[in-house]
Amino acid sequence: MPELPEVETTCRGIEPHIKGIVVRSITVRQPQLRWLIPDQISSSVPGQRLLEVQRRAKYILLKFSRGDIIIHLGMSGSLRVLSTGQLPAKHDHFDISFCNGVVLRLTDPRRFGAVLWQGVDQPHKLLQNLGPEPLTETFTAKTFITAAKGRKVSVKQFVMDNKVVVGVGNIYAAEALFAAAIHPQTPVNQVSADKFNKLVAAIKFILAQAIERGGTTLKDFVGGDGKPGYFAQELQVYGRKGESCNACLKPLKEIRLGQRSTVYCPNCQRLPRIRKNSGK
DNA sequence: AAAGACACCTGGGAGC
DNA sequence: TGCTCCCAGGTGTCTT
Repeated sequence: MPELPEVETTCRGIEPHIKGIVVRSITVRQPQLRWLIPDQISSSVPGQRLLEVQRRAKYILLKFSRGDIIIHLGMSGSLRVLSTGQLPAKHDHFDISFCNGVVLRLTDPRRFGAVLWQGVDQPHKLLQNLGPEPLTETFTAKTFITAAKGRKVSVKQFVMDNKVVVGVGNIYAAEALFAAAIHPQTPVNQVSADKFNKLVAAIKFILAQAIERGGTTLKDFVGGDGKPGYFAQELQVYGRKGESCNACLKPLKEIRLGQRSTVYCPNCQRLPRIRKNSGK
């Protein structure tokens, strides 16, 4: 389940093997991912040199002079760096073969991922209207305070909203809310500025830490199994329903918010008293 | 405009 | 052992 740290780790892992190399061919075995892989990729990318690998939100951008291949890993996707001649397995849907013998292979059992194309002067619709990157200075408590005005959604769904801030998925949303001692169900216009400060700090810290740890498994992207490293990190609440809280030892509780399981500590993460005059 | 529901897909685990 | 059922996850889109 690739969250932002894994996508970032993937970008860093693949770039040294393919940057500056010309694409020899494209292989599409299963065009039907979340959306159909556009024919334009097969027709126009071979012969082009990969300029660099970038990330925006959870989208991986392979930059070429005539446009970019956009790859999203969905919930089960992964990219691996292989050498020419390795036989594809059942869910290996898409390959980019480079002139140096490197093959970048997309595996995605559930096919929730995507491979798309954007021309140089036609930015893809999916990349418009995205909020700030969580690990940049443009993302601050003020980002949240401004976006929260007049909204009543739960703070958990709010932090997972791509228009507010990108890259915070279900796992890290739960973890960050625990770290900031905020009840996930708190209506977002009832969250104090102090809590928003703590939440922003928690999101930045947890994501940065996960990327750092993911970085230790970079070698896995070369001929390895491509398994993510970030799950090795200790999760405080996610997936721990019924287990005891690491802070207060009381049992963790699970609720559903926006059709997503949400685990939290009812003792450490309390709902605030209702404030009438919210958001100044 | 905001919020909720639903869709996409497969593998894995639980329950029978 | 083998079957069925349910769930996980990200995020675009449709409905209320």
